[in-house]
Amino acid sequence: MPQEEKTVVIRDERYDAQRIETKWFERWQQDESLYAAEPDSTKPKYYVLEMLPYPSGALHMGHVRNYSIGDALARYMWMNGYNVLHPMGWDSFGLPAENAAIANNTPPREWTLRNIANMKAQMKRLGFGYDWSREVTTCLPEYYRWNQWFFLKLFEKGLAYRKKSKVNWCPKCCTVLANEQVVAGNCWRHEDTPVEQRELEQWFLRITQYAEELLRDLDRLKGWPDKVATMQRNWIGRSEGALVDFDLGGTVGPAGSTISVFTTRVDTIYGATSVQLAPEHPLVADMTAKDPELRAKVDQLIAEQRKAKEIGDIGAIEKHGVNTGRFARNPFTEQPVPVWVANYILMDYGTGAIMSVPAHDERDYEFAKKYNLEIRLVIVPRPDDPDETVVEPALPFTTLNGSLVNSGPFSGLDCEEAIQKMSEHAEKKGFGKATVTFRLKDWGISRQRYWGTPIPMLYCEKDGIVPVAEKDLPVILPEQVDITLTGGSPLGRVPEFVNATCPKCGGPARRETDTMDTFVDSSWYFYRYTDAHNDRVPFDSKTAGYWFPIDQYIGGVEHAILHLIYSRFWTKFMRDMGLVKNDEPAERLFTQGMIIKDGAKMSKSLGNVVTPDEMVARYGADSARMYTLFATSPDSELDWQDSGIEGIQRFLARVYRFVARHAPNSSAQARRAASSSDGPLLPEARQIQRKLHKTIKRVSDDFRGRWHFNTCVAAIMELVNELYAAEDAIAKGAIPVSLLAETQRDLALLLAPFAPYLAHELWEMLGEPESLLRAPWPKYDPALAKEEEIEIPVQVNGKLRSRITVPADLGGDEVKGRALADEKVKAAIAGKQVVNVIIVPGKLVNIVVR
RNA sequence: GCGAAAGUGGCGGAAUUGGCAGACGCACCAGACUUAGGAUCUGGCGGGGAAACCCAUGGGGGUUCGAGUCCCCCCUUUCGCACCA
Repeated sequence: MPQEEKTVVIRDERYDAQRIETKWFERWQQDESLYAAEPDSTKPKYYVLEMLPYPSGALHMGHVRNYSIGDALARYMWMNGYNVLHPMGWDSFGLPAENAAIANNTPPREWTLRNIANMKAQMKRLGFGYDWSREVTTCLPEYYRWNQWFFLKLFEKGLAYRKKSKVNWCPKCCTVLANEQVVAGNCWRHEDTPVEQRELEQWFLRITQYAEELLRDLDRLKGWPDKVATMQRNWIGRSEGALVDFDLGGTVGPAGSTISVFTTRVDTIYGATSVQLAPEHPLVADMTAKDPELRAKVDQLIAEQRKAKEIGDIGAIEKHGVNTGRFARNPFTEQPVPVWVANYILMDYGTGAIMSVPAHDERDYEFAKKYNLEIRLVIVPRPDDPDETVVEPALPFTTLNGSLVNSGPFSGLDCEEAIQKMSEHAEKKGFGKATVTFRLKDWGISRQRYWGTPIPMLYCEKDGIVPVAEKDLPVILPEQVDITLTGGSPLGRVPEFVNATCPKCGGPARRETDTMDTFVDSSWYFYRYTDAHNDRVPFDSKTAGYWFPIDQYIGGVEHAILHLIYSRFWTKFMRDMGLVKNDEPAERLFTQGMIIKDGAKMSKSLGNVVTPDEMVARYGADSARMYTLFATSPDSELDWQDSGIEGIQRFLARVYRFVARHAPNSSAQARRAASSSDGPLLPEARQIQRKLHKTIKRVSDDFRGRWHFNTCVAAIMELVNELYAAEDAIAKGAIPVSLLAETQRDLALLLAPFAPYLAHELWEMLGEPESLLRAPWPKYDPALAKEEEIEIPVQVNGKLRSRITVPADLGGDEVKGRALADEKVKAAIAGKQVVNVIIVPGKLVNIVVR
C-alpha cells in the first residue's frame, strides 16, 4: 500500500448547536416580519397565545416550557397554511419593580425596561417565532392610557364605584389585595404573610353584575380544562336560597329593626331555634353600644375569627358564641328566638346572619349541643308508603330528600316543594323572598403603590368625584417619585401630580393617588395585539373581530381564577359596550404542568434551579426546547433531569450526522435525476417509506388532538433509528435516492415545530431553496403507511402462546385457520376442546378451550 | 372533611377505542471502532427459572374470551375547595 495515500476516514461532521443556532439567529434578526401575521389574508386565521410574562429579569424554565408548546403549535399551523397570529408582550406593572427599585436604587421604569430587553433577547435566542411588531408593554402610556379609558367607560356605566369597606391588606406589599389574591388567608405573593383587614375607601369593579353569565358560560367553554371550569364555578359560588326577615321588636340602633338572614333551606325554618349574627354585623355594633361587657365578648369572637382567617383555617375554628339576650321573631312561627353572635358566621357571605336550625344543619347542631339550645325536628325521611310509621332520623338530618313535619300549614310537603312555597309565602307577606347569593365579590382594584396605572379620577371640593376628561388621557405616571415603604400611596407625595383642575368647575381638584391592580392590564391585552399601535381607540373592533376569539390560549393553571376570570369579565363588558362580538376571550385553554427538580419546585432557596441561559449555552435552544416537550406530556408535571436533555442533544446530533452524510446525494438535483429510474421498492425501502408515513400520521394527529408531544418526539426518534438501521441497505443502493431525499426532507419538516434551528439547517443542507417556515407540512398517505404483512399474537384462553405472520388483508377465517395450524398453538390446545375463537381483525386471535 | 387527578422497570415515561405491558429516552452491562474515549456504532436490559414456562401495572375483590384500561372497596400522593348558611 503506497505510504503517501492516506486512508480516507469518513469523519462525520459534528453537530455544533452553537454554530447552527448563531447562524440562523443572525439571519432571523435581519427580518422583523418573519413571523408577522398577514393583513387581508385569504387563509383561515389562527390565534395562538401564550400568557405574557412578568418581566422579572430573566426567563425561567417554566416560561421555556410554556412558550415551546405555543411555538410548536404556531409553527405547525403556519406549515398547514393558516394565517397565524402569535404575539408576545410584557405584563410590566407591579410590585417587584418597586421593591427592586428600593433595593438597587434603580427607577422602576428603568429596571423594568432593562428586564424586558434581556428577556426579549432570551426569547429570540430560544427561537420563538413572535410577531414583535405587535409587542405590548403594559407599563407604557401607549398601553395604560387605555386602561384609564376603560375605567372611564366602566365608571360611566356604573360598573366602577368607590366604597369604604374592609379590605385585604398585605403588610409586605403595603397595599390592598383583591379577594382573588388571598390564598388561604395569606398573600398570593407572600405565602407566609397573613392578610390583614383594613377599612379603606377603594375603587371596585362590578364583576358581580356578570356573575350569572360568567357561571353559565363556563358550560360553553368546551375547550377549557374541566379543572379550571370547576375552580371558577367554586369561586363564583352561586347559591339559591331565600332571605327572611326576623323582627327584633323595635329599632335596635341605626342598623335597623330586623335581621335579614340568608338560607338555602327555608323549608327548615320551623326548626329555627336561634338567630346567629356575624361578630362584625352592624346590628351587633348597635347592640353592644351600651353594653361594654357584651362588647368585650364580641371582640373576643372577632379576634378568634381573624386569627383563624389569618392562619387560613377558618374551617377548623372552635365554635364559640355569645347570647345577646335579645330575641327576634320567626315570621313563620311568630315565636321569638334568641339572638346570638357566633364566631363561625362570616360577615362577607350572604347577609352575615343565619337562622340556626340545629336539627338539620351540622354546624348548627354542633353549636346547639355546646350551648344547650333547643333542637326541633321538622324534616323526616319521606315515607314511600303513606301508612308507614315515621322514623326518627339520626341528627343532624340534613338531607333535602325528606318531608316536613311540625311546620304548620307546610307540614307534609316535600323539602324542595316547601322551599318554593315558603319563599313565595314570605314574599307575599313581605318578610322575605327567594334570592341568589354569590361568593364572588366585586373586584377591588385600588392599589396604594406607585408602579401601576393611575386611576383617572379627581376629587373636587365642589363637584365631588369627577372623572378625568377623555381628551386629557393618559394621566401620566410621573417619574422620579420617592417610593419608600412608609405606607400611603407614593403618588400622594408628588404635588405636581396631586394638584389638578376640576374639569367641571375649573376649580382646584385633587387627583386620585392609588393605581390599578395589574390584573386590569392583563384583562384585555390580547385584544391590543390585534391592533397594537392604534392611538384613537384601544383597538379596532373589526380587526379584533377577525382574530377573536383566541383559538388557543396556553398558560399556567395558577391563573385559573385570577387572570382568567377577570379577562372573561372584561370581554363581556367590552361586548356590552359594542367593542367586540365574542362572549368569551378564548375558545380553547391549555394549562401546562409545573417543572420540578429533585422532587421540588425549582427555587433559589433549594438550589435546584436550572436556567434557560445555562441550558442554551450548554446544549443549545433546540435541545432545551425539545427536552421540555419530550420529558412528559405538556399537561403533566415535568421532572427535570439533566441527563434527559443530554439524550435529546444526542438525538439531534444523530439526526444532523445522518443528514450531513446523505444530503449531498439527496439534493434536489440528484433527486430529479434519480426518480425517473426508480422501479418498485425493495422491502428495505418500503420499510423506510412505511415508517415515514406512520410518523407523519402520529405527529399530525397529536397536533390536532391530545398534544402529547413527548410521543411525537419519540415517534421521530423511531424514524431516525430506522434510518440508521438502514445504513447497509443505503450503502448497497437498495434505497432509491428519491426516497432517501424525501425522507430527510420530511424529517426536517417534522422537526421544525420542536427544533426549528436544526430543522432550518437540515433544510438548507438538503438544498431546498424556499424557506422552511411556511413550507407545507408533510402529507400522510395511508396507502404508503400500510403494512403488507402483520404479526398477530395468538392467545389460548387469554394467554399469549404464539405469533403468526400473515398478509395484512387476510380474511378472518384464514387467520383462524393459520392460528390453529401453528405448532405452538397446537401444543397448547392439545387434548382440549375449542369452544370459541375470537378474532380481532389485524390485532389478535384468542382461542378459548375447555 | 368534600371534590378532582394520579399511582406502570433502577429513573423520566409509552400503551389514543378493553386486545402482544414497558414504545422512546436516561442509567447500567457487553461488544465493535480506537493511542485514548466521558465520542460514535451494534446488541442486551421488569422479576423468577437451565428451559418449558410462571409471576408482574399501589392492595383486595368483580365483570369479560381477554383488564394498566371498566365496576366496587381500601391505601398512598398531588392539586383544588373547605364552617359559603
